[in-house]
Amino acid sequence: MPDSPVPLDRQLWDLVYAHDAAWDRAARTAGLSAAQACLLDALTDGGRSMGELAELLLCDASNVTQLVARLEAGGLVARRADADDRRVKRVTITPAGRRVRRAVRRAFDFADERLGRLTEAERLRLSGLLGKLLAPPS
Amino acid sequence: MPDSPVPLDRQLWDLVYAHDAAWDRAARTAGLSAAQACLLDALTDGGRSMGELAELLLCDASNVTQLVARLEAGGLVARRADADDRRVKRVTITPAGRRVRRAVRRAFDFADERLGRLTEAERLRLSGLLGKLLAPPS
DNA sequence: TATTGTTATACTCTATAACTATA
DNA sequence: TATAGTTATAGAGTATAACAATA
Repeated sequence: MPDSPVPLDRQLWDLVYAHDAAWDRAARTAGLSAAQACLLDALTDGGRSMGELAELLLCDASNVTQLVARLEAGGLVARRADADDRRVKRVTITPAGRRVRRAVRRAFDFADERLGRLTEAERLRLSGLLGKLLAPPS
Repeated sequence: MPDSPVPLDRQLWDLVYAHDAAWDRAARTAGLSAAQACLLDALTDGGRSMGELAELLLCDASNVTQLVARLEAGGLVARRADADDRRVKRVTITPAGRRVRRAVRRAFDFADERLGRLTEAERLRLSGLLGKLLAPPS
């Protein structure tokens, strides 16, 4: 007899958990929390303001202050006042921060290891289906 | 010109976030944290021991003690010593807990609202693809 | 006055270590 | 002795409200 099929929403839960857990593990192997790794991952070459980071990370600005403070204490990011608008602080990644970020991204093998199992055609199909799931509610 | 395609792993991140955020919102509308809602969601009619809950929720037993304490303070669960092995505590859901749990599940509209957009054929395809992604690493 | 960011504070989640009660 | 659970404690993530500096 066939195995009872796993309901689709249960599969989605499992996917969410697997993806999340892979990121958490990757962050921890580099000595970061998942949230700190997200912040580091969100930095661009020009740096980002605290407000931009709050928006990207979908959290309060006061939270960003704390996350940045911890990363700064570890020497992974630097904070300096913007030249044009001195209210704005720009957060930039340090050379040490780049090394750690590379390590996190390399350790986050979900995309490589799991997505690598799909053929190109399957990827396209998955992409189309995810697009429908992610479309904003009508 | 076509929109530049969204990378598949970015789509996955978005899905993870959307799914997670939907659960978080559902829990909060019922006055619970996401973790508390997960615990409530994991309870069965016969109740579960603290240890079982720790295993299901993938966290330490001391954490379960705190989560249960908060839910118990709100009258949503009850804790009683097991008759056979008095070291074991069985956590059961109260009538009020059932009402709250129903509210959370109803508010968690992800499955209904997002998955409802797919045709049966698309669901089957998605299920197959998720199965490949979720298969344990070879 | 409005905006950017910080500080003070509080709550929750989470884990570790030491402890109690029971087996 | 071993197991189930609790307590004490600590660190991190998160938010709200009050505040400082700058525009």
